[in-house]
Amino acid sequence: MPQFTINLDATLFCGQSFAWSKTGDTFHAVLDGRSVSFTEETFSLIVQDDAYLRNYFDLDWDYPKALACLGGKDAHLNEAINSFGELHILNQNSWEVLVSFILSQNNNIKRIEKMYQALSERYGRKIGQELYTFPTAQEMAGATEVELRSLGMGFRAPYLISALEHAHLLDIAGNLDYQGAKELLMRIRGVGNKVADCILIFAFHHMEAFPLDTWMLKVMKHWYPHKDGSYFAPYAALAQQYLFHYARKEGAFT
DNA sequence: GGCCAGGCCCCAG
DNA sequence: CTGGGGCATGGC
Repeated sequence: MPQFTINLDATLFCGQSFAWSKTGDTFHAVLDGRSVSFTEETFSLIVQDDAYLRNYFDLDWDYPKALACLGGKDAHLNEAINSFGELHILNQNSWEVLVSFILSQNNNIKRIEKMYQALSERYGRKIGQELYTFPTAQEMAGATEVELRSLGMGFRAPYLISALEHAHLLDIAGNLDYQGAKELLMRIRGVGNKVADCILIFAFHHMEAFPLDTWMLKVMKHWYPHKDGSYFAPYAALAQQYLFHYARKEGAFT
């Protein structure tokens, strides 16, 4: 059986997905309606003959090649890569990513996870004790702004309504290049430059995306003055995720 | 208890 | 095009 070198802790808890939890040494999530759980030891067995999971975990992309390129650029990237090993970019359900990163704006990760769970319990399907699927756009179709506000979505409620009205754009965006897809996604209210870039990475694997949140603005200011995402080409998205996670975990700039 | 959070919209200059 | 206020809510 092939052994994979993916760092599961870094990959699942670096802020690209809000679906995962870990109890003891068991990772767990509900992915596209299906409960998935494993440990470090059982991961290889679980994904071995599962095309969906192999794609979800991005197991066939050439990480060693990309990391050799990025690691040779400078000390900050080199340290982040040495610290995390292979942090993979997940290939997630695009509707889930769209909703998740609408929720993310002016918010903190703990509360994003709670809001994600609130949507699952209200609009998703119950598939076990305390276990719910994340709702599809079809399942959320009847939601109203008042209802979403009562669930604690706050000022993001009307953005979620707009996302529901434009959910069909995701199918089109999936077949476009980076720029074309970005322009399409930004027609949704509440999807600006940064949220669009997150969707383009975490749902559509566009490596030229380079989202600048509050943490990455600090990273660029202190570590990469006078540089921008093009410095990390053609792996800007991957570099961004390493630096974002590294800066947060190390408590840099605080 | 005030500041901040994986921002965006809107409006003024 | 750029800058700054407002926005819901809760974590810390």
